[in-house]
Amino acid sequence: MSEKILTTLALVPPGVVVSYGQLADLAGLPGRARYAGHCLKKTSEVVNWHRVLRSNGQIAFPENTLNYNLQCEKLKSEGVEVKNGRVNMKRFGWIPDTYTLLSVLKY
DNA sequence: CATCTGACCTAAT
DNA sequence: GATTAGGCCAGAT
Repeated sequence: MSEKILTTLALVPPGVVVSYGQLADLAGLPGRARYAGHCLKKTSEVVNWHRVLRSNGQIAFPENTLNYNLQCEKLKSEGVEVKNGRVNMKRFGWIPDTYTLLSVLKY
């Protein structure tokens, strides 16, 4: 269950971001974005949780929190543009890398 | 057992 | 853009 989420997340390459919904989908749990988020919150394992955003590209934390800043920092260090706590990621207008990611993960 | 809450999403105002 | 309404589900109270 939650392992699915974590393993799927572990496959996300650097420089690529996914939303909770996408993550849940790829993990075989359609419509359970919330569950994905819950898993990340609950797990204490070291995973690349910083590559997970909301569907609109916004950071899932309130501003000026520790996690918020940390996530921004990590994303930037991976070459992801973060402006005003948000990543340029229009719905259905995914960056090409995401497509490759999808095709890889669909296996 | 009932209710709230939240690292959520989509569609329609 | 903003707001509302509905759906979703595991924990906490």
